[in-house]
Amino acid sequence: MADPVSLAVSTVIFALRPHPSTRLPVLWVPLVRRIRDPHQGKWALPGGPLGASEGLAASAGRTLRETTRLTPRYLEQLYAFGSLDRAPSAAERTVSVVYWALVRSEEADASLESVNVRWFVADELPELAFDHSLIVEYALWRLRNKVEYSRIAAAFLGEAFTLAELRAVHEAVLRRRLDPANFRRQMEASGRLVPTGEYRAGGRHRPAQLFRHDESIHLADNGPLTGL
Amino acid sequence: MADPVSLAVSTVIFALRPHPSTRLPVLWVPLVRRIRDPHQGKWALPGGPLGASEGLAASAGRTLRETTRLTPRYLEQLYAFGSLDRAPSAAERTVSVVYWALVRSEEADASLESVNVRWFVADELPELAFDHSLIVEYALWRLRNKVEYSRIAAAFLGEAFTLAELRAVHEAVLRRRLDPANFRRQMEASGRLVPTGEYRAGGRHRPAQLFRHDESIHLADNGPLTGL
DNA sequence: GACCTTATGGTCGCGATGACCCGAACACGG
DNA sequence: CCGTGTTCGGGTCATCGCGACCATAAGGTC
Repeated sequence: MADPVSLAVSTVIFALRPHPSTRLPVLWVPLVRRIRDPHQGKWALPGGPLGASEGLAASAGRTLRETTRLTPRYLEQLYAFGSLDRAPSAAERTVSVVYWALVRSEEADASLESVNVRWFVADELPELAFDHSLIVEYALWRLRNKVEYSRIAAAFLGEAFTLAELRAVHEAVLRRRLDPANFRRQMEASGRLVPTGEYRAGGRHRPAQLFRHDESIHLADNGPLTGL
Repeated sequence: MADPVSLAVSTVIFALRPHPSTRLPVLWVPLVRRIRDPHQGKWALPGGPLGASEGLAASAGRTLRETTRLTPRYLEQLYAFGSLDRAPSAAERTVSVVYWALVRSEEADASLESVNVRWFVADELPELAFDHSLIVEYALWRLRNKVEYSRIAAAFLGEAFTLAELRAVHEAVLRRRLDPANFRRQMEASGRLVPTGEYRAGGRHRPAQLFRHDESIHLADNGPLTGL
């Protein structure tokens, strides 16, 4: 007897880009337009059925690459959604294992859009297909929580960065201004930053020192699952 | 074409009972002996395939009832495990959505054991089937984290309880003595406790006031998913 | 009634945090 | 080439939460 429940993997992909009106950096999410029922025409999270010979995270990474041509800088499982009422009753019963990912802003600019793939401001989404609106809301909640006690913000930046750049990431994610002096002290106290000794000049102000992250520390501590 | 990946739901069930040697309360977990290959004879988490017309949480609650005859006081999704190598290659590819649950200690004593169902001290488990050892380790990590910032400890207690009883739950979960005065202040500051005005006498000491929990506050704040 | 045990309340020092201040060092404009 | 505006980077200070510790309250036991 065939398994009556099908299994899919979807991914909430976050990138930082300027808001179209305010020009301030905000979170963006790529969505895919559904080309068939149910919910034809609505926007949905990228994803698809789990391949027979790929792991869950591998499947998330694959659909991420297929829709954005990007490589995730951070990838974490979000939740498994399997209520009976998450799709119209006529549709097939599907359990979705959802991941969330962070990609680099500069790379996101270069990524392709099309009629059926488009980036949206994460906090200004249209109504999505299925329960995907709730899923994105939950992913945003997780990201905003996690940025405060881990170093995942590094995933949005390159190898070396100034404290102002790192602070801009935190401010964009948390939608709140942070005091530069206090932010510096917090980062230095965390022990996750390594000063490079180099400085970045160019602005009409004093040059800022460049830092990099201590690579021996994981982006996030997920306890016994950290290695996976 | 039949879905090549099968979907199962397992549950890590925690109860508090005295340790066989020390008599101090510790966490216990019920396990089921596997009666067929792979891993025949080894102990494993209770669970089974997801029914076609039940939600994920409902499936977890059902197997919990089937193995322990108990009703969960708290139930939360832990993680979805789907690596390719989690079962011997000869076996069927299975993705497991794992939940963790808390049940009341007194009820746990009354629950049935059998040759194939047995309770174990959570920190002294034998080697389990599949990746279930890792799963229990992760569930313990989640529980120990969550008990510090939520009121899930209440799930182990009855309607009314003294601060000493609540503290004993925290101490058993965290495996660490807590200062009675500081614990009291922390609980009172959290605003989750409601004094009943009644007192429990009987010990060879001053009677302790009984408290109950503010039912309007969820056992744990899981953000947008709290209601589910 | 002496004494033991736990309940409950208070103090104190420390570390983290947030609000705020200020000199340092660059770019730019005149 | 100097004034001005900017951010950098270092400092102060009040507050808060927490753990360590002390003290008194009020039962039980003998």
